[in-house]
Amino acid sequence: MARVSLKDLARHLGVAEGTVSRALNNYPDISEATRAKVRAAADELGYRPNPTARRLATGKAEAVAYFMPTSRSAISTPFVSQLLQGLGDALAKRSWDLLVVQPNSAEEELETLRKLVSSGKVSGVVLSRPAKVDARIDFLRKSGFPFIVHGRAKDASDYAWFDIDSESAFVSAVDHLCALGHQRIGFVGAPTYQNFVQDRLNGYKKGLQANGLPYAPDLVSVAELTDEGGERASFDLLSQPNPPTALLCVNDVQAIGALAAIRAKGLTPGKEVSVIGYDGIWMGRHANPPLTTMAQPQAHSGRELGDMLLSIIDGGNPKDFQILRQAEMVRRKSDGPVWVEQPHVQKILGRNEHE
Amino acid sequence: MARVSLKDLARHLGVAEGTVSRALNNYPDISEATRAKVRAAADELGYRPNPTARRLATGKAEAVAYFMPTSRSAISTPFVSQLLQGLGDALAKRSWDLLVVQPNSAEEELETLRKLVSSGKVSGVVLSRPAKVDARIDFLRKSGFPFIVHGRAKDASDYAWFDIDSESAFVSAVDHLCALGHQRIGFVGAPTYQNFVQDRLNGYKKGLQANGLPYAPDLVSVAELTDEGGERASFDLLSQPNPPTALLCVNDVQAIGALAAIRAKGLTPGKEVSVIGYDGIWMGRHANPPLTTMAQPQAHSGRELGDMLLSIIDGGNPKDFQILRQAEMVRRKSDGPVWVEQPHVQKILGRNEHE
DNA sequence: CTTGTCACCGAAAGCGCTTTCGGAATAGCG
DNA sequence: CGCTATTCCGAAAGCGCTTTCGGTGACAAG
Repeated sequence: MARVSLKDLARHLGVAEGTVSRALNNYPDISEATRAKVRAAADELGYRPNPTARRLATGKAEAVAYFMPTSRSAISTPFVSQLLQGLGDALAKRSWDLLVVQPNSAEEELETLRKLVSSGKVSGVVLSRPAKVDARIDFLRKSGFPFIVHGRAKDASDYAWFDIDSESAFVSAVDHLCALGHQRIGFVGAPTYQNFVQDRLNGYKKGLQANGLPYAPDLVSVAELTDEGGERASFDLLSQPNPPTALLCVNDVQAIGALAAIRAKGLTPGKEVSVIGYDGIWMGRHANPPLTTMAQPQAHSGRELGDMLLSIIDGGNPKDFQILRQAEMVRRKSDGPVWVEQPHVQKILGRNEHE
Repeated sequence: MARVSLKDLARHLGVAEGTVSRALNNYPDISEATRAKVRAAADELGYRPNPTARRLATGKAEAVAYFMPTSRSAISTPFVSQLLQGLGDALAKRSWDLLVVQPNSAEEELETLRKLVSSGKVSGVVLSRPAKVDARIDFLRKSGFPFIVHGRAKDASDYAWFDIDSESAFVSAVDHLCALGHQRIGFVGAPTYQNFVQDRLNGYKKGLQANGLPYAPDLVSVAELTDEGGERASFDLLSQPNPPTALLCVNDVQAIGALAAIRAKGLTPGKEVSVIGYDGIWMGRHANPPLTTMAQPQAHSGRELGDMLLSIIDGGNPKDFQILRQAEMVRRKSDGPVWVEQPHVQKILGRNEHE
């Protein structure tokens, strides 16, 4: 079971170590004959190069890191698992390694990243959930170190990213609600240092404008990105003298909280008050009522992120790697025509479930 | 910004490289005076040893791997994120690295693991979701390579693991249902190659026995570990001539499917039919109705796994590291007294919500 | 003053690979 | 057949660290 080293292999073949190395690495100055011989012996003896030694000699890390988002929101982020899986797939093609690194705290975030970059342990980094202006991105951009972001910061012009166009998703959501007759649409959101929150808020505003509705600051409420947060924010909105008839939520988790708030108000979500979420989390369909949402396609985002990062490490221009995907509405039971007392009005505006 | 190497530092100090190295690594044969000098110079120049070179020289990987479970179930496993975070915390104390590796397919699982172990990239492995008899564990056990398992295989005597006692959790769940008057308790489960499924089924059986109830094979239904799976299995159970009055589900995801099945049958979950899940996933409280479940304490499982693995790598005996935690019932609205037509019976047996 | 004993450090040999450089053998050319 | 151009491989120098080994100087003991 003892590992066979390059030296062993060379001795076994009666050639120099360098020759074996070059043969295995497809150098042009090795004859086909010996290359074949070396290859044969290599997998006969089960030779596997020592990655550490290789890394030291070449100076290449053959690994990338996923930089964990600091969990400001208590919700454990289930998307991480999928993302890692995709990244792993992408890296597997070169048999590179995937490191997971996380800062001890939000304050040490930058320091951790700096250390990581200068450690030489990895040749690229992927970041998640950028802040509106994100120190990590600034640092990486300046340093010239290869990286890619899952999401976008406010200024996303000159680096690589993969994102879902949540802004236009929210525009469509507003359109949809307006088409159902809603005039007072609330936005339950979160602090906007996370850029995706800002994006969605922008979409909300644009949507209102496009439909000739005024933007009323008292219709947007801010809370944590949790179910309780969504519930609280929604409850506040609904407690106003002239409450909204529909709630657009920054994500599904909050939307599910919103449903609870509506019920707590003695109203029926999907009837008296519509709610639309964003994300397309699995649980949405089991909410009460099943949640209408803007679902983001994130099946292969990890894979795509990985491929892009590899291309950048290979020398590609980061600006050439910016992908924006569209979300898609999956309509369930939490939205409906604006509520009026006369029941016949409801028959005018249809509802359907497609999934 | 150029990295300063040990050589640079040595030259700067006018001493030999070896001296610097030993000083920094607290060798006893270095005087306090020069040790201090070296340390000072080191962090003045911002010296950070090159981990790759260090690994090569010492032969120690200073890293462990989390071996991803192959996703047989489509549900992305949200616990992975938490677990990685905990592992990362544990490793951070030594500033070791955390690798995530995944096999390309279930078939290549063993081969991937074998390669990982022999690559020298890591000095320990953590596994998740063992099968009843798990080839990965057998291999690792034989090889003597340090590892720890999140969960247990059937025979868990001679290796390290961290698990939740789901068997006794299911016993308690049965007890609970019996106390509510249920006599026909269904088990909605999954194929038992995953050992935790077997454990829970065992708990179910033991619970029945303890309560003097017969084990009826037609009351257990097997399906995938998804919501649809749970729904299908539950629907089948409820379609029997003499259907169960309560459903015990192997996990919360299936339980949520069970709720849907009950509603599809025109019945009210928590009233006509009780259901209890297992896991304590966050979404349970927003199910319709809120799900009663056996919640497992997994807050720091990653951390504990990491610490244990490190101890084993340090030479500890794996058998000394076996931790079994207890799950705890969190009662919500999906369970209740067995349904009978006379309403007064229900008042006898109480219900409450504590969370 | 000599010898032995430590405390301390320099020198050097790796760790297992890559990669440059130069030289021997062969081929191509007139 | 002599000379240059190729082809192919061996030798050796790293990569940046660790660790053993041996040696120097100081100091105590005799």
